[in-house]
Amino acid sequence: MKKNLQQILDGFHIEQFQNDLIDWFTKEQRDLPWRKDRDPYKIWVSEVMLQQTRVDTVIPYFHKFMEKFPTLEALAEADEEEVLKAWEGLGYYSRVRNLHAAVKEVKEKYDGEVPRSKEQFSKLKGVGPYTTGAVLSIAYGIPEPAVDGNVMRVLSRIFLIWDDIAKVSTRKQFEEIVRHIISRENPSYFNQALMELGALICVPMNPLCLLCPVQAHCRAFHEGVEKELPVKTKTKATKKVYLRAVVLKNEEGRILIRKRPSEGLLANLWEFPNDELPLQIEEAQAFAEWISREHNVVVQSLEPIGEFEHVFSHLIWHITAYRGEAIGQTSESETSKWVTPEQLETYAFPVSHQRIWKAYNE
DNA sequence: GACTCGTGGTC
DNA sequence: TGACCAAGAGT
Repeated sequence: MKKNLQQILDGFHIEQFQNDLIDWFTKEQRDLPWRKDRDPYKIWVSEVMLQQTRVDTVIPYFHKFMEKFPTLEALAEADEEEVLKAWEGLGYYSRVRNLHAAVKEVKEKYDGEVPRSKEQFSKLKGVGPYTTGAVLSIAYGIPEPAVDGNVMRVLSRIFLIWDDIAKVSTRKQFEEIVRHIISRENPSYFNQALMELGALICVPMNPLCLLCPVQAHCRAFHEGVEKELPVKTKTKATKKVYLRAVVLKNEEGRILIRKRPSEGLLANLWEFPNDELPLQIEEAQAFAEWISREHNVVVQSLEPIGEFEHVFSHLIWHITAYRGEAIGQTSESETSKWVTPEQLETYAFPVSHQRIWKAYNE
């Protein structure tokens, strides 16, 4: 049941809250690589990398990315294959394809300058409500809400909001609240402080309320229910998919790789040839025939490497991997190539197939 | 509104 | 150890 804004903000000391929060952030903020300056491009890249991804995971990727693509122009002009390779292992690969497309658009349409206009910036690919608010407030000091999971957790506790944070309508309610309590003097620090508080103090399981700079403002703490917030519906169970894959080597020592479709799971990444097992039968003979048919080769030998299990957000792959040797026709195309082991390292693979490659070489 | 889209860490 | 989580966006 939604409370109205009046009800939520009644008796809340906005100015004091802003001061307590920003003072804390000024003293306690972490030293992170994207906080060195206010380059909108760097802020933008960091925000995209941080979507659904931990800070510790992002840091090394951010350094590598900035080394390879130091400016917006550098990224805009970069080869797509190279950009995807720089994202390898980070997950949610559509993020980087959208970012690449967006940066190209900024280069062409806006002379390489990240737009300050909310309307223009939020139209770019991969730029949603959160990223819009985050980049505009942090890079340009524009008072726009940046409501992520941290902010919803923090504010649901402070204002005792029991709505399901998995719903879009709830996020919009939080944006409305932030519009009313955001600091006009320092929107950048205000937004970052809310997120930093969620990351360091107002954490999901056991919040450190005794160390909280805004404890006096927190209704959940006052009522002792901080651990029961926020409310979030559970995700459904994951489905299991059985695959068989082959690392196939030809007479020249080249390996057969194949490009995944441009949409869907792991789009545009490369992988070893594989198919789904209709039944749970693992017959090497049947697989050899499939490989021959599918890739127009003669399979000389085929032996198992091992079993690999990989968990995604909504499904599980169970891969039975083989090593094989082939002779005969070597058909190549845009989406199917024979590469040397050295060349193979320059293509972006899903983590599951990286593991297969590692096992193959042991 | 519900579902898709990765990965590694945590309790 | 399995469920849940972590700075969301697109369809």
